[in-house]
Amino acid sequence: MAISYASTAHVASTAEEEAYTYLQQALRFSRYKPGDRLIPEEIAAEIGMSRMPVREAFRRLAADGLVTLRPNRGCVVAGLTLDELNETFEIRSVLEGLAVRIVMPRLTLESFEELDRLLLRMERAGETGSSDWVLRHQEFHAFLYGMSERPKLIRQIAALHVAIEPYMRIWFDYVDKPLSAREEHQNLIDAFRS
Amino acid sequence: MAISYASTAHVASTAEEEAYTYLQQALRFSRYKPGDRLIPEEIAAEIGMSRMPVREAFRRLAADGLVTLRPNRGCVVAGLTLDELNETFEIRSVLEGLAVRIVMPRLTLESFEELDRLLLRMERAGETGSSDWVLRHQEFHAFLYGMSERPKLIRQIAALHVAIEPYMRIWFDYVDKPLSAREEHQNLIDAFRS
DNA sequence: GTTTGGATAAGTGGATACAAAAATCCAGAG
DNA sequence: CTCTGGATTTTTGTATCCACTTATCCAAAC
Repeated sequence: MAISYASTAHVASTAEEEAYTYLQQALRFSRYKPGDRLIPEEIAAEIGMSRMPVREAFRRLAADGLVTLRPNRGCVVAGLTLDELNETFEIRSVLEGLAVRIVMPRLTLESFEELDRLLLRMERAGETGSSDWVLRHQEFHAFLYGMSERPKLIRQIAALHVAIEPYMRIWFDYVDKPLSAREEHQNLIDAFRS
Repeated sequence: MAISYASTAHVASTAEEEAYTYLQQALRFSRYKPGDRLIPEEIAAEIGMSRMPVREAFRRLAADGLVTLRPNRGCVVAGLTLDELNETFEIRSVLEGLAVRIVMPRLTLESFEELDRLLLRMERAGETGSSDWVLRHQEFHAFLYGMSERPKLIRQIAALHVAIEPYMRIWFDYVDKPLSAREEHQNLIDAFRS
């Protein structure tokens, strides 16, 4: 599994890992469209390896739900239907709810400051229009949930974020209004304070 | 991912699938102990195939958290520390809570009857001492959550169940008192009724 | 007796080769 | 012109092979 929450491009010690991060990145940025078929040979050629490690990367991506793998039928980019998107948000909601409950009593003054800082950065990133708002948004959540010391929980939330990321970008570019989101997050922090 | 909730041993159309179900079964029944190293060649020989499909099965198992995979260091059976076990229960709890909330309004008279029937079967299985109580327990949950029509949610809960299963068996054999669990489940159903 | 270092064995990762399955294409029938 | 069936091509799945990493073991030094 091992999804790095932010896009810290750490060096791949193995070809499979390289293929995995390469493809994950590509999928997160919607370089492929849902339904597209991923041909191992092509991808292998792109990053200079044989198709074997690419196949193994496919398995991990399938586990993350980013891709669908059917016997003898190859690897297909997995889009989310509206129902699936809603379901994912439902799940994310309860998992983040749990994380927040765990983190809440641990919040110190310094962490509040850091959260404010991250929120500000997120807001500024939002104004530049580009979707690196998504990156800041994930940084914010990474910091917040990181304090929970619940590795599995964090991993699952991160996986959901990655799956949702392409749709976040669409949403962002479409309505270009992360202000409501800003308020939401701010309210969250304010709620913590009391 | 594709974890079959109960142990419906459907025919494997591919060697990788066979290796996966074989190993998952073995892990669920604690045929290997945490920390054991799984050697591809050995397992491949056991089920009559080469190492390659086994390797790929390893990746899926790793994604399920049943196994740990480190570069150049092979595949190790992943036990859960007490902390991890608690964390898993926490996560399971909120996910099942969500599932229950979704299912609740959909419960019909027939489904109550079915739940009662499953609960009875579970109870009886518990008396035979053997840990196929676990199987009945999962059947119960599978039926209940199945009505939610939330495939991803169901899959995640199922994955957690599989990860916990060995510890459930230990717990069962150790305290041989699924009666409290019986009451708990019964209370749940009763709560639904009103 | 313990530690260190290095030879040797075991195991892993990846590439290539081959077999089987699926997809594609094309010709002929209707 | 469309449909059907079969040959051809493409792609997938698995096995085998080789290079490289890691683990094991044993002997010499301390």
